[in-house]
Amino acid sequence: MSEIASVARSGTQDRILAQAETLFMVHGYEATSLRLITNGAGVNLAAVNYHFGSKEELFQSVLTRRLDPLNIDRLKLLDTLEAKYAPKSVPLPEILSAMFLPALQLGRDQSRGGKNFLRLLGRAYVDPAPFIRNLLSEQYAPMIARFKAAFGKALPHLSRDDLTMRLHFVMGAMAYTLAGTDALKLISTINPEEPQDDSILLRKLAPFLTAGLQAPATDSLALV
Amino acid sequence: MSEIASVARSGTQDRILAQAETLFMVHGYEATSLRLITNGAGVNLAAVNYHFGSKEELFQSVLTRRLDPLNIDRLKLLDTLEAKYAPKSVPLPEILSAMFLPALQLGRDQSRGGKNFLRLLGRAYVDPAPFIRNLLSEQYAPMIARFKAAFGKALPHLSRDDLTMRLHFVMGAMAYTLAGTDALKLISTINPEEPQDDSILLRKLAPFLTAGLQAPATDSLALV
DNA sequence: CCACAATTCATACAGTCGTTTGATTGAAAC
DNA sequence: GTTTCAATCAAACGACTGTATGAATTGTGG
Repeated sequence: MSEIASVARSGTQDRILAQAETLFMVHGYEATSLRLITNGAGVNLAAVNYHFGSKEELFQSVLTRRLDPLNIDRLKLLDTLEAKYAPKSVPLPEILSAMFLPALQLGRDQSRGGKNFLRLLGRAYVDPAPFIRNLLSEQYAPMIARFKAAFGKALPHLSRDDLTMRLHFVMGAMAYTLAGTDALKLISTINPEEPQDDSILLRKLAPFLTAGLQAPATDSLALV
Repeated sequence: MSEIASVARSGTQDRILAQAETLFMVHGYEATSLRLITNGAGVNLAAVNYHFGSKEELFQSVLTRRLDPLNIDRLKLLDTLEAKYAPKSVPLPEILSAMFLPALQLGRDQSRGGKNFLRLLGRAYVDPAPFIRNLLSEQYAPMIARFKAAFGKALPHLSRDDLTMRLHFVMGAMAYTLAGTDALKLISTINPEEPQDDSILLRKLAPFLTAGLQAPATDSLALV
């Protein structure tokens, strides 16, 4: 009770979360100091430890407040699809859409974090800090397991190991796409003054991944 | 002259480079302190600034001493392939092999950095630090441009923008594969006590990317 | 053997880090 | 109107950061 009331009473926690989300996204976890966050949010330095306990717990709050609803949306969509096609397997593009569409919607909805959070998520996914890796595996594990089962059903010709690896590639391409708008400049000749709509990237990613997942399981570099 | 002599005379620089390579890989750039490096290398703290100038320049040295030869190997291989197939385009799997085979060889050659360096490279590729991004784009730009041209020739049905995006996905899947052996545990049921040969991952990646690159250019999620 | 230059060393610098403390504020609760 | 407690505040904590300094040491060319 007191918790809900206190959140409603004061905007301090939300201001911290918003500022932390942006700064963690831009500079990464290690390079973002609490003073940078609290100054930007216009709150006292001690507010972070008072409201969240520690910097790590703040990061966890930043991540889970967006990620939990996102993964719930994904699983709901997958539930619907599996009910629709049962007992047959859900077609591959539709499984992928269950992963991407909720992320796309979140990316367009500033009130749920928008592009900022998507980029933060992509970077968190490759951050070396152990507590971030543990955090993500706890957050992602149930969703991944469900999707892995669905992918496996749609791709029966793949061995268990091949399926695991290909999902790894899928997650990688996705995380990298989410994380690196600036990395795109590396291979792009597109005018950087006219920034790409991030949703285009995600929409273009689906056909790429669909084809990759459906590839024959041969080991084309066995010659090495 | 004095530079070459000094490198040969003392193992200090090499000990620093080796230790820095490992620690940057494990903890990332920001979370790795110079004291951690110098203690692990058994050298004095001031040795880093004396030999390399600064922490950033040390990181640059760690990266380029491996990356420069790697990219040279890749471009040599591409040269050979283009000469072999000219004036026709090099087949897609062979272009990919020109990117992967040198990395695979490096990953197996401990004297050139081995798996440690591949993981470091993958993580550097998604590090938010601006100087690392600049460093990589300078190091990668010429190679990427050459490969982009080769890919474009092999995939004439793709628009310039589609090609750019798909290369972005290729780089992402590759960087992520290189960086995250531990991330694999997230979706893997493979016994972690018996670690995968990293080269398997890279070999499995090629068919996946080949199929993805060859996918039709339709926008399968236009319904959103 | 000596002189010179390269390297290593212990130590200190000026900051920044995440976290803690104890006082002060403000607004409900009785 | 007083009690009560959550919230905010300035200030400081000890530990750690990258870097700089000047002396001590080392190895080498004359």
